Amino acid sequence: MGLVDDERIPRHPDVRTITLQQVLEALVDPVRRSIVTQLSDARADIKCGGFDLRVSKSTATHHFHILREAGLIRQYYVGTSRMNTLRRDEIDGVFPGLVDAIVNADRASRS
Amino acid sequence: MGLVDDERIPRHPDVRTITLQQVLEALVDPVRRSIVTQLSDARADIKCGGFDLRVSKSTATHHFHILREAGLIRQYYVGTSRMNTLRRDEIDGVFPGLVDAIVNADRASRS
DNA sequence: ATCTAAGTACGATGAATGTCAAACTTTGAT
DNA sequence: ATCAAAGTTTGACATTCATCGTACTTAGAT
Repeated sequence: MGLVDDERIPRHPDVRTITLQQVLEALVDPVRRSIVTQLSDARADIKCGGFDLRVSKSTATHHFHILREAGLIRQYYVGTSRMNTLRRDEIDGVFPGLVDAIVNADRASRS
Repeated sequence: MGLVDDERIPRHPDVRTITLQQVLEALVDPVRRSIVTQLSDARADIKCGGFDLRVSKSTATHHFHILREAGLIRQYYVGTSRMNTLRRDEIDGVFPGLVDAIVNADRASRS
């Protein structure tokens, strides 16, 4: 019935523990940067399978894992789907303008 | 006599050929990020040996090479010393706010 | 009760990367 | 003419990383 599942929520790092090193390591990968950019462009949250990615499912899982550990995205289950949100405001509080600059540069690079 | 040597100038990429991917690959390394931050904080250009780095000379050379290839720094010789400048304005033109956000975040991360 | 869709977990693998030491080059000073 | 300082080059090495296929789990639909 499309209800949110609280049991299988993976661990998310507190905002205060987010490091620049991890954020950059996350965003240096084109696939992960694409995920963040697509999230930034979207109005609603996106499930893992809803992204335009050119990698296998297991590889995609790997990338989402790294993005979550870096503190860039928040994940929650809805049925069998895992939804993704960009933690933009939280990261902006720690590293002002960082995500914005990278996302903008990424968008520009793809055109 | 401390004159600038034009002969041994290494190749620098044109601004238009600078890619986000290369810039991020350059700045994801802590040593290279430290170089850029020190350059950003300094008033004058800095020679390779003038940075506070905790790596060997050959490793430092490697890092400067990558920063130059990425288009982040400009290098020129003065005697036996290789001077380094940050190509801030040029990169700002291509990726607005990117260097600033990363340098600011890096400074904050070190304190 | 089955079956399918959506992800995850687990190796395995091949490529890239940061590091250093040693030998070399070049410039400026003695 | 020698010597030292500043970087570079090369080669080696260990580590990390992105990728995939296969097997597995879980939830919802039939």
